Amino acid sequence: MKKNVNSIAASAAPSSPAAFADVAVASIPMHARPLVTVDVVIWTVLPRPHATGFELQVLLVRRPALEGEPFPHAWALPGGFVNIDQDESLLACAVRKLQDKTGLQTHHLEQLGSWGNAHRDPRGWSATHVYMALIPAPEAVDASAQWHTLAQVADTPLAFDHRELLDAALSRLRSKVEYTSLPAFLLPEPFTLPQLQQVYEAVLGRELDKSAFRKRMLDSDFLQESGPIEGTGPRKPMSYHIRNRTHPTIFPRTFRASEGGG
Amino acid sequence: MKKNVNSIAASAAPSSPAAFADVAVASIPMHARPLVTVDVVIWTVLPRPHATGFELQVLLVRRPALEGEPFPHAWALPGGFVNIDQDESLLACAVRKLQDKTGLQTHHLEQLGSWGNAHRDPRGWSATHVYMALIPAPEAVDASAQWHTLAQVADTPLAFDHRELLDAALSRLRSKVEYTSLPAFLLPEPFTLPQLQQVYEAVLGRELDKSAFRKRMLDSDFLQESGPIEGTGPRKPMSYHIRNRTHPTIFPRTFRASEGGG
DNA sequence: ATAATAGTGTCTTTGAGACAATATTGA
DNA sequence: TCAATATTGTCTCAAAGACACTATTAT
Repeated sequence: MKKNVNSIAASAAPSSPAAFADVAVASIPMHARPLVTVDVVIWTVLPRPHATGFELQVLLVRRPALEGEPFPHAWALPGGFVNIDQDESLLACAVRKLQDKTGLQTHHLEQLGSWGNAHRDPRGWSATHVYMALIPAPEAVDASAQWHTLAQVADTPLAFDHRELLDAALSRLRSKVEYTSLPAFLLPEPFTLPQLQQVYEAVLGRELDKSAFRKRMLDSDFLQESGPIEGTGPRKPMSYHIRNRTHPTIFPRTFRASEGGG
Repeated sequence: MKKNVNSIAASAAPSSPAAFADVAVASIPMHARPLVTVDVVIWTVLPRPHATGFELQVLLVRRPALEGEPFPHAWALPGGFVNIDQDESLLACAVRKLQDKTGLQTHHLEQLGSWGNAHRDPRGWSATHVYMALIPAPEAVDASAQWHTLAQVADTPLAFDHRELLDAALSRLRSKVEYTSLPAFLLPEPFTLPQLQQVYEAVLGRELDKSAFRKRMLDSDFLQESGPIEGTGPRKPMSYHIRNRTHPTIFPRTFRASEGGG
């Protein structure tokens, strides 16, 4: 006869003291619980130095070098343990970490997924909940944090499995950029269509056709005109605001649909 | 001065005994850890009784009615606590639960995301990692489990926040069905194109154009002919196998791209 | 032959890609 | 006027939608 999955725990041999919950309830597992953390992949774009266009950047923090801390001094994604006394939910925990590092509150934040196994943290079985944030570059970031380009991060060892988490975030970002207005969340408003196209190109790592790009953006009606603005050349471009910041717009096709790509 | 997020835990007031990890490490949080569970949304299709076509079904299990168990006797998604002695990873835990309930091992299983907050489980702060499986209807399922149609589940109270998890899974499933070959994983092989179209229609809840459907399926080349087979009418339809079961095929456009939909 | 299901062909539509042409404005 | 950027227009193409048409086979 099969056991009910919810009581398997109770039949396992206790491997550590049982009294680690505030309330003793029969159905709570007797064995040790995983470590639970939240990590946030924070993206922005910064102007490319000595050149035109933008460059995609990710925010990393230095791991502390204290006794017992794994990966001392290594670069890592901002994150840390869920504090069940302080954090009402996983999302609230991610919002708190974003706020801690960037001072920003109300920007695009979505969950990427969770990674959990016995080996990713030397301190024990650990599960992390990964969120991805898209923000306009803030004036300053926390002293422990620093923006990194993809080229820089490729040359940098990262703590834990954060390389894998970052790769997954980049993959998700690029995939969504093919058919949504997400990159608009990386720019301060108002912005121009040439700027927005440069952001798309920075994220995708390839150039886009100007005419097709403008048709897509304007036809989908997610932008609101905000008057001419100073551009990078003599002719003043139109500037735009995002009509609805709560959700990105979904376009009916991907770029380069004919070449396939997920 | 801002605290490092990874040591916030150490500065919080301990609310329960500290010695609940096998190894005492300075950087491990002193407060209680969340409960960690895995839930699996298992989808299949079954022939519609007294009618043509298929109906989408989700597998639910009865909650135990033991002392201290929340939501006694309610229907719930299959799942339970992660056992760090038994489960190497979250995915392995989901595979185990799928195997327990259906006897199936090697089918499409993807992570949906995680849900965690202070209130979803009366036993304490809890985070669940939700997976979604697509399987051909098995001969039999575990005695505690039962298939439910969407109509049935709409009339059924579900344990915890499982209604929300199920809604998210349905939403993800429908969204992916618009542009991938995922529904093929719901049928036993070999199957016919009319059958596959009926599955698409069952999941999407609307009819599709036969000609456009067949063009899409055959042009994308993810099916391999497997000889004529007995169909539901006098003319014998061609049957097909899936060329590559490891990944669904991604189509270049969604169905009804012009109507937008996410 | 007929009915019922399986499968194909043709025309239209939508929206992207290529790329040329036009518009604006400071120097 | 010229250079540099911004914006628009035209033609092509891929793939979906509508819907009519042909093919196969048990009765």
